[in-house]
Amino acid sequence: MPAIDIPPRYNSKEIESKWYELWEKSGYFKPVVDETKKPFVIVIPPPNVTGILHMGHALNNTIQDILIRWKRMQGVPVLWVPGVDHAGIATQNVVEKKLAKEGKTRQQIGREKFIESVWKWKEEYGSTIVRQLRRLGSSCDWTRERFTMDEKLSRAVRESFVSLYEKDLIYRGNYIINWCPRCHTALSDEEAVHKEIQGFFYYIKYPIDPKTPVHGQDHILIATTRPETMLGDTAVAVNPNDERFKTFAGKRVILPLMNRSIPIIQDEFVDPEFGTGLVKVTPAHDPNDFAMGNRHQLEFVNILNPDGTINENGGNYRGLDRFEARKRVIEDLEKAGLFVEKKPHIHAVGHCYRCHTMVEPYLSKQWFVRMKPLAEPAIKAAQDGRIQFIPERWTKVYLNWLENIRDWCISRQIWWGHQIPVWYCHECEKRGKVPDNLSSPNASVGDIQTCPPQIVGGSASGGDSRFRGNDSRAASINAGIIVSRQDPTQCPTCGDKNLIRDPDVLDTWFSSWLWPFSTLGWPEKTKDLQYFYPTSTLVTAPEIIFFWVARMIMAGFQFMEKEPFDTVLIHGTVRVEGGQKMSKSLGNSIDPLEIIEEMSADALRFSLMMLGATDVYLSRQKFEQGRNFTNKIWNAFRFCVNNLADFKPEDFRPLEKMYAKEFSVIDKWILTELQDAAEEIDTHLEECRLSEAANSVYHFFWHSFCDWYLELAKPVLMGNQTAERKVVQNILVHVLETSMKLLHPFMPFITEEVWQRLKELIGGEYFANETVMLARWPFADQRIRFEKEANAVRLFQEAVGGVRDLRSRLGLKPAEELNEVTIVVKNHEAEEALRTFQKEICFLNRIKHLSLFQTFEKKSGMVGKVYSHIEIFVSGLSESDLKREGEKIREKIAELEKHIQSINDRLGSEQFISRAPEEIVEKEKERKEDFEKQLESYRENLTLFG
RNA sequence: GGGCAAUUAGCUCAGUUGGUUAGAGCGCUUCCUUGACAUGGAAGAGGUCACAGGUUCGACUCCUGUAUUGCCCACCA
Repeated sequence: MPAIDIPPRYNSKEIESKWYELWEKSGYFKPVVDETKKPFVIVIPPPNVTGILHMGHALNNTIQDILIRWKRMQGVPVLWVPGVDHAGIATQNVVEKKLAKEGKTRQQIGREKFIESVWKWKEEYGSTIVRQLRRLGSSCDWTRERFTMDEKLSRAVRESFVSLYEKDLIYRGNYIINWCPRCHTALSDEEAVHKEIQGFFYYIKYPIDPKTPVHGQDHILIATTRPETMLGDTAVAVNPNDERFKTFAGKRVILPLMNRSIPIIQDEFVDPEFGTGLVKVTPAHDPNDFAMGNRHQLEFVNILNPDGTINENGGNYRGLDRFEARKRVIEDLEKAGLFVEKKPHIHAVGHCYRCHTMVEPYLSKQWFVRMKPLAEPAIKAAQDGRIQFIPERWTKVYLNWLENIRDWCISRQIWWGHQIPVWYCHECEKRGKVPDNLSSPNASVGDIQTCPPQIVGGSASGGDSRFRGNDSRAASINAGIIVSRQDPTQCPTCGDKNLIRDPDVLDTWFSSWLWPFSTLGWPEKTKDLQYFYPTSTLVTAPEIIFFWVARMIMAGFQFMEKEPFDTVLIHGTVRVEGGQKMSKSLGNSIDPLEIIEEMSADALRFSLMMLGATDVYLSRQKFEQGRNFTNKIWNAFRFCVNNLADFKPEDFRPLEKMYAKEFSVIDKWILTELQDAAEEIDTHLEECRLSEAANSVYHFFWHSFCDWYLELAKPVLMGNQTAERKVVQNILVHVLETSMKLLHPFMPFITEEVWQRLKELIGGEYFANETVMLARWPFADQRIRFEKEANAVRLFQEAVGGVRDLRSRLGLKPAEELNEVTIVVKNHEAEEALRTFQKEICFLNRIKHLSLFQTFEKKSGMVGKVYSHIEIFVSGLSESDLKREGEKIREKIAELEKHIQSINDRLGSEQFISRAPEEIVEKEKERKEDFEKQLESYRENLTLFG
């Protein structure tokens, strides 16, 4: 054989980079398109361009890579589309921070320069995560890598916006949205995460307006959690059915500090049981109050600047931060004798999902997507199973969200992102033709969220009153508004060329919801789009079902008229031991790249898969399992190669072409185990149970192949029997090769290394492929499966274990021989089975003489182990060992008696006999017989132990 | 406040449509540096399947309730 020098240690670093480069260079990651076959396609959940690989990515991408590699080996055309998300707010924050270090702000350098510097930043740091995904072994088709801000994907964004507008599914209007005072932008409902905080209920007196006196009352008492918002109060509300406040209806109060007279209105919304039963109404800063404001035609007074400070509508508090203002308002009320008390109160408050700042409900002019029509097909698809969630329970979560869906605020007041493709004509504006609330001319009137309010004071778009106006759906609705696929040069209404583009950009998710088809070329009808859409499986974490998964499904139906994938595989969240979520900000993260450095990418991947399908609880130690396994694989391989020194390529014969009689029982057993493993792994992968699949292959390789087969192969390999030896060598090659294929999706690097070295050794048609990546996925081959042998081997393993236990009780050193062992077998099958293993039993236990009998004259003091079908006799056991064994037999007897009793009860029951299926009754009878035989044999043996 | 899920060995979890004596990995105990591997090998210990009812010939598995925990959603000021 060719001299192959196998290093004693597996050097992951060299090997991993060597193979990855070769794979990529050779184009193995690119799909082999075959029009006759349905492809398997995954689009990557695009990581943020600011991202660095964390354990969540590692888990997510390992799963995707396993599925992709498995399908690829099955000969399915596969495509894994990689890419990166521009992550609007997150990226803008990062670059702004960098500018701040240089003493600059984005406002100083201006929009154009700022965007330039973001692109520059992207060029410099943006490919980090993409490099790291390669380190992990991800077999993405990098030639199809996409970025959500690419020219083509931007076109897709623009197309989708315009077409939705044309279908009246996009509108603009003044509504209460979530405003982040730190990021200076609107957020969608999903981007405002509710957190419970410990706050206070402040009780405040509002004096009755002397002009509308109420008998016997000079004030009312209201309760609020946000006292500073009172500066924008335009009413106080009571429930019309609340007897206590009947006399207040139609009266007015003086708003303290502002000295404004405001009405007391009646509204069903008010809950008489809650607070004082009287509610201050701040239509510009609370969604409920906003609705009340509309119902009662109240004034909408905005008191906040975009940065969270009080604006000119807040009187003396102008310029103060919202929390400072809260303090001052309370102080001043106290001075005025109008503050009563504060009580602790826990309530949920929205926080910005990017910077964790408390958000403000804020009235401003924003763009929205009308979601109800989009949700309908997405709901149906999940209900009738065209889209399946794994685990299934996520379907409910998904449906529940879609069924209660609210319109999606998509405009963001930041600079990094896709700028909204809307222009306003200056001339038309001046003539007051541009309304506040815009939607397409063919809009059906009345289905907009609520009526448009009258604004007083500044709004989000910079305090402009330019668009103040009333409804919308007048005939001239679209005068001066250009929503266009191409940049317009003049106003189609008046021809004026002074056009102003809407300064806002779109929500980041407005580009990612197009991902499954925009990456394939949409809106162009590309070949890729036709062949690869819809994709197959989406692999992601539960956190983004609403942000991304649900919206992709809606977009898929809207723009492609087809669901974007049929399976959504939701994996767990990565946590540290103890249950905390693993995150950089908590400082508890384990860097996957460190694990790759220290232990190898294969170890990282395999460890993650072995941890199970739920949330994974990690510690550094947990990765040792994967590392140990790579070590095991490497050493088993070394052992095999060392014993193949005299094996010539022409000695190799594919096993299915060998005769069954050439194999020993052990050979047949390991081959059967291998077929079982192949079948199990395949079934598990088919059902997306990756950790089960990993377990199967782990168990087969380690415990069946290494622990038993290789141990038993040793005497054969050391012996002189050439024919036997050749058979075993063939099996070694076959099992190794097959195992490497089965393991490859999980551990791509080490399996490639081992496989390539075997190929070098054997060559020939068996290793016709250039890489294990493209080798044929193993199937359970019935020709080399031998069911009968499995039971025999189990008995044999029991016998070996029993003798080993006795050896240790006799205190024998490993090298010492055991003189005389007698095994009594209880039936013919057992005898037959053990007789074939006589040599092996002796070898594994260093037994000089082994006798097998069906009956045996027992001598006292010569008993060791008693099992259900065999007894093992040795001499020289100590009193206490015998006693111990006797105890165990008594326990066993008690257990058997219990089982027999319960079976007797069952068999004695009329109902069981008449109602249980016959086969079950038969089975029970068999079990009973079996138990009784065992019981008899144990009882018989008990006499030997005194 | 609403919804979803979980509760099986010291820990993390399997248990595939209700029917063998409930499994795995890690950890633990004892022994072993035997020539692939101490990142290893062998032999062990360890569970009344959260609790209470119910359905059934039969329940870890199905139903109801209770308890505990976790997650998600939510415009009662």
